Parts: sequence; structure tokens; C-alpha cells
Amino acid sequence: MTHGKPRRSDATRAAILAAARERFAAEGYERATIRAIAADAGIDPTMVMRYYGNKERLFAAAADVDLRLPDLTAGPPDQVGTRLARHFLARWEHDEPMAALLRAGATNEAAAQRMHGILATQLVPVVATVCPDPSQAPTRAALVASQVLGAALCRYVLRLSPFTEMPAEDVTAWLGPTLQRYLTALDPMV
Amino acid sequence: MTHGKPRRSDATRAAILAAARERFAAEGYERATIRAIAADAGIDPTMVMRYYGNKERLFAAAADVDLRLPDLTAGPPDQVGTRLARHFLARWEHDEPMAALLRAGATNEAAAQRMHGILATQLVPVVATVCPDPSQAPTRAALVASQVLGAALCRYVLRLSPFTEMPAEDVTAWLGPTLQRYLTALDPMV
DNA sequence: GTCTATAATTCGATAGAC
DNA sequence: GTCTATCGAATTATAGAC
Repeated sequence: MTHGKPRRSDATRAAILAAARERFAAEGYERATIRAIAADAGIDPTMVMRYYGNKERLFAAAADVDLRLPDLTAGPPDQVGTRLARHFLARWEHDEPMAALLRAGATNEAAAQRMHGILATQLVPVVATVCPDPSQAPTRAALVASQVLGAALCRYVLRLSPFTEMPAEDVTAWLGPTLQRYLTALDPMV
Repeated sequence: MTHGKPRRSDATRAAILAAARERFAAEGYERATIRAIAADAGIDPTMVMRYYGNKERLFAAAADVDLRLPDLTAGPPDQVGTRLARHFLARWEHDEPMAALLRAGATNEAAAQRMHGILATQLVPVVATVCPDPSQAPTRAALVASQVLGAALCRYVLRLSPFTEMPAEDVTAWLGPTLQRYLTALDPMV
């Protein structure tokens, strides 16, 4: 990517994208208006349309998430759950795209489909490297996603009282064994 | 409640409420319009305003959720997690208010506050009856909520592929031990 | 109680001057 | 590339006739 010579308007595009991420993360898809995003970026609303065509494509660009999952095979096999939990917590503590996707995915079908794609292309392959039977990777990845997304929902979106105040290390300590079970348990009942 | 003599318009109120639950559950707070709700209920949009004043109060009435949590102290103490998981699955398989609250809570602040209240008044007291130290009930309830809400999000809202197709019994089998740990484990690392 | 008509906003998107 | 002006549609909410 980053094709050819850098255009003079790349800075404006980046400013729009940054503002879009914040608005989508804070208000969801429908309530985040192009006018407000443009105001945050300090430009004219027309520019947003000129660069991204319409609101849907702007969201698609803003919600282009890279989970940056680590290589789980490098390290103690009995700690993959904790390492995965720590990674997600650290990744979200100061990163808006995922919150934007989560908040928007609740009401926007396109956002939900995008989440589906991210899990399939990024999480499932990594899960397949550590679970006993690779054919179970989709199911195990879905279980991992349910706990990880649920934690993100409570901590960053709903901001449920006890969950938001918990230190990140405590959350990691609680979620780690859960993910470990979802990833590697031979049987649900363990 | 059900104060005094039953009014003649109670049927209309109930029809509005049922339609509102479906729309809020399917489309979230912003996209669910009073016009569409009225059309579903087979009445005039003005009637919705007349009965509920405004959109916010209509949502408040539609999202008045009763978790109907069972008495966890009646039964084997080592199966409280599985029983709680089974209860939530069965409760949501054909009940819209919770999905409405979940979908709307992602973008509507009032809905998020309402969820906070439901957990504090309904889930925390039940958790307190089975966890080792009742003072930890809020934290343990939050952990339970994170997994339960995450599962509901994946299964009913985002409809993530492997999770939606899983039989309810399988989901219960996987979530049960997780909830058991959140409810009763003396230490996170178990 | 019920409905028509409409007020008052707000939004996404477009046309066109400079 | 940037901005002004505006269109057309949709929304919540209200006023008032019957």
C-alpha cells in the first residue's frame, strides 16, 4: 500500500480519519455525524464526502482494525490464555478503532459483518496454532471472542462500575484462565 | 402495581410496548422510529406520544427487564455456574427486552445506566448468596456479566457465525465452568 | 380517543462558484 | 482543492379538528 508519491492532502485525510474514529467510538454509527467529524478535524464537511464518498465508506476506513495478535506458540503453553488476555487489555486501553467497531456493530449491520471478518481472518488462525484440534478453531475463537468482547463492552462501552475500576492486571488474572480453557480444554467440563 | 380499575386502553398500551420491544431489539435506540413502532402496533404514531410522552420514556418502559434469577442456594453448590448459564440462555432465546437493552446500551447513555441498575439490584444480591465473601459480590457479578453479556452480544446481536449455530446446551457447557469460577473461586488462578 | 396537518430540526448528499 | 448554498428526506413533537 502507500502507493506512489505521497499526496499533499494526506494530512487532511489522516485528520478526518482520527476524528471519525473518536466520534464513531464515542457515539456509534448513527449518532456520529459527518458534520461533527469535520468540525473535530477542523475542516469543511464537504471534504469528508470528497475524500471518502459517503458515510459508510468513511466508517469502513475508520474501523479497519488490526488486532496485532502475538505469536502464541512462542512461550509457555499453559499461559497462552493469560498472554492473550493481557494483549487485548493493553491493546484497547488506548486504541479507539476497536471500541468504535464494538459500539457501531450493535446497531449497524455492515459493522457487524466487518467484525465477523476480523475474527475469521485474524483470531481464528492464531487460535488454530494452539488448540488441540485445528478444526475446532472457529468454535474456540468464538468462545474467546465472547469473553473478550464482553469484557470490552463492560469496561469501555457500558462502563459498568466495578469492572471499569478494576486494575488491568486483575482483569487479566481473571480472564486468563477462562481463555486458557476455551483455547485448550479437551472437554468443556474442566 | 396494576392499580385500580383496568382502563379500556390497556390493550393499546400493551400493543405499543410489544412493538417497541421488537423494534428496539432489532434496530437499537436511534434507528427504531416511533412511526415504525406505531405501524407495527397498527395504530397512529400520535398515540405513542400520548401514552408515553416521548421516545425516552417509551424506551424506559420497553427496557424494564426482570432477569427472573433463580435461587442459586437451592441445589448443588458446584453447579451454580452451569445453572446460571442455562438460565440466561433459556431466558434470552425468546425474550426481546434484554436484547433491546444490550443493543441500545451501546449507543444510548440512559440505556447503559439502566443496565447498571439492573445488575446492581438483581444480579449482585444473587451472587452474594453463593460467593465466599459477600463484599466481593459486585466484582464477581461484573465478571459474570462480562461473560454473559459477551455471549449474548455474539449470539443474538452480532450473530457471529460459529456462536449462533452452537446448540444452547453446548454454550451452557462451556460457560458454566467459567461462571462457576467467577462466582466461587477463592483466587483468580484456578 | 383518534387522526390530519404541520412545525422545527437535523441529516446525508449534491451542484457549482472560485 | 475548498467553500457556500441548498436540496430532499427523515425525524420527534405539537396543535387542534372531529
